[in-house]
Amino acid sequence: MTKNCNFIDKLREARLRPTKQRVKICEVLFNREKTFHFTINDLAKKISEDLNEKISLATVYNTVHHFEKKGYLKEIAINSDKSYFDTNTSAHHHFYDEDTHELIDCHQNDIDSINIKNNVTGKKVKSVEVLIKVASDNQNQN
Amino acid sequence: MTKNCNFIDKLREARLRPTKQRVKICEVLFNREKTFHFTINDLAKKISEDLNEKISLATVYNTVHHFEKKGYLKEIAINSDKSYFDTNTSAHHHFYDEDTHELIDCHQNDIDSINIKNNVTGKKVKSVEVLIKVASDNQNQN
DNA sequence: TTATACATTATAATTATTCTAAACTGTTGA
DNA sequence: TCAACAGTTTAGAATAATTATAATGTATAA
Repeated sequence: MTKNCNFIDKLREARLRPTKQRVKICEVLFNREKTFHFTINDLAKKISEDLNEKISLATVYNTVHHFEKKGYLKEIAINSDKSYFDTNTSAHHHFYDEDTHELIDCHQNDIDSINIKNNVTGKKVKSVEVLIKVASDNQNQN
Repeated sequence: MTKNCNFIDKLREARLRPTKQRVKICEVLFNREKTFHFTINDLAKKISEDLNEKISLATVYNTVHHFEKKGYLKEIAINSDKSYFDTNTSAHHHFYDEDTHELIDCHQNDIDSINIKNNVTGKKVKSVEVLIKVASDNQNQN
């Protein structure tokens, strides 16, 4: 498996020691074709399912937050009791399906680029996140 | 105070009984010129400061969520451990100052309108929220 | 006014997240 | 290779936001 070596390199790049647990988290997160949207709980569950081994929740939290700081993961702004992360760190936005509580990538050609004409004085724009909430037409909205 | 009468009407419109507590929450929320961005905790604190009286947290939660359902308040999508609400329910977006953790309204003329070209099939767009995170230029971002 | 359905409240329960302190393990330099 | 150290993991405790519960209170319609 050269992939694990890549993960070890990836970890070293981020100045993180390639421990067994971190490599496993990398496998689950980055060994996939499609974008992965997840909460810490999703990830922890997936790890214990896929690998038949438990990693302490604290470690998962630590590692995910390290990855987020290093730019390997993006946190998604959504009003929920949980934090959502995304393995797709490129500039893109999200649809949130209120029926299924599912996050869906919004690709660049799904939306016109956002143009901010007036920024807060003395501040620099660090990120722009768009969340488009959708639901079936007959969804109760009151 | 005709204002309280208005609040009573407002509550009735939402099919909510105009109880003492709900009217007080209305006073704190809607008796102001400027938009009010708050968390439940902010609100509860403001109530006990302004009115020198305590309202049970559970009541504040219930009432705020009722108001949100009725469209009197908007919940703001932001990745935080707390939920933020906004008394300005018109179509507008937000700046989030990462230095001060402050929310600032983004007015219509601050940003070009968002144009969604491809929606999720079979779903209707319920809302579009843009969050622009800003910070001082020298802010550490790694 | 009185019954009733809805509200409020304090408190307990739940859930997400962070902290802690002890045990463990890559890594580095001898 | 190996010891020593700094960084890691871990279970479990602690914290914080939010929701549920159940007893008591109250607005309202008849």
